[in-house]
Amino acid sequence: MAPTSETLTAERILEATEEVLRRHGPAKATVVDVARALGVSHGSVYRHFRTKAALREAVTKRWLDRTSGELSGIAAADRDPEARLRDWLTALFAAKRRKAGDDPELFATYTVLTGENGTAVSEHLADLTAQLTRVIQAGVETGSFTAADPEATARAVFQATARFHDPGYAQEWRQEGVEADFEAVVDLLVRGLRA
Amino acid sequence: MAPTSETLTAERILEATEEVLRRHGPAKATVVDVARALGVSHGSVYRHFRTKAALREAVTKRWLDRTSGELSGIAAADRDPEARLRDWLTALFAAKRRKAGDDPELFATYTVLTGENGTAVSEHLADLTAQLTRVIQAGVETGSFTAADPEATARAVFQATARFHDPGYAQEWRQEGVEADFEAVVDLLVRGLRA
DNA sequence: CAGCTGACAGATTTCAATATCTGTCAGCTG
DNA sequence: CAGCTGACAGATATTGAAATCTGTCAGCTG
Repeated sequence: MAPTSETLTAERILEATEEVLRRHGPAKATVVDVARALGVSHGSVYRHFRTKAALREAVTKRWLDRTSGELSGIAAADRDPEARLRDWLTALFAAKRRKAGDDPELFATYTVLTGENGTAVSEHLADLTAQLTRVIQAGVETGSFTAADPEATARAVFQATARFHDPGYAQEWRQEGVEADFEAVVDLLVRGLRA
Repeated sequence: MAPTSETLTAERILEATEEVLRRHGPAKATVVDVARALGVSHGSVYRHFRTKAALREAVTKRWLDRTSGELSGIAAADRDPEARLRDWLTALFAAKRRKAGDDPELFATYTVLTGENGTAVSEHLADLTAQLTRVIQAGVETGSFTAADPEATARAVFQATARFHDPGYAQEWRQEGVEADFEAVVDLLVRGLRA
């Protein structure tokens, strides 16, 4: 569109790519489209990103980091660990659900990447379980939770709530009654954590 | 192959279909293939099953019922509810994992059907949660479990263990450490159920 | 000379023609 | 006449040729 004659930076490419992905979706978006949107040749894009996969992953990483950021605030808050855990899980579910609804094409990109076992996704998951570990660790310290191995327990909590954050279940998030199901699972897990 | 000249029954068709599915997989298996295997015209198959989807669903139902059967024995056993619950969940995971490994093509058929929201699959899931409800109900009666609404709790337990029985996760069942992850989730859930 | 271009080879996708499949049904057969 | 056949219409899948895309790189440009 507007081939701003500023220097071509990785950042500008990422922005253009996000826009192209939003418009065309992961299946149709091409590197040529991105170059066209920036008013440069596609060779220039390859100067900043070695492959198309790397570009896609960088865009997704940025996008995922926004979610991690929101959540880390909740995880770090100075509050009752149990309430913090509930809020964190609720916020995670809400964030994923919102992204699936508001940005379907970017969400689809993320889903594709999940299936491909991309590094960005593994790191995102590792980051989230690390946040969860900190909350559980805090609970153990205040004596409200019992957990022999907080990291393993965090992984268990994360996996047990997969239905409410794994993109593969996105369709089911629109169904009647998911909220109640979510509450029931969280209640059960919180009870299991209590000292 | 051997066009046995016995009368054509639904049962014989189901057996032939299962064999064809095993050989060709859900994407390539056709009604014509099934008819050929039986030495009849495909019109005859439509005399017993209204559509191809109905045939596929009937085969899957039979296949799923075998799993339900195995599990119902465990659910109904006259034992400590907690041990029963653990055994049941372990058996469910083991059964799904075995099927995914031994019968990849039939398992793929089941996965396709899951995505299509087939009746047979919903019924299978309803059956399994009903079994789970009975175990939890028994635990509540003996006083070892606490659950205000056993059915809702059963659904929560089932959903929390989705990673270990949902066909969408089948690939991950081969990874190192799944067993430990499974144990951690079950431990947490059982603790949450205790009175 | 740092950064960009555009032509290129090989891989992948698209598209339209062709083949096969699903589901129906009039009529054949035992 | 109960049960099966096989021809058929419309839907879906396959195929192979043409178009497009990815990734590279020699050389142009400011």
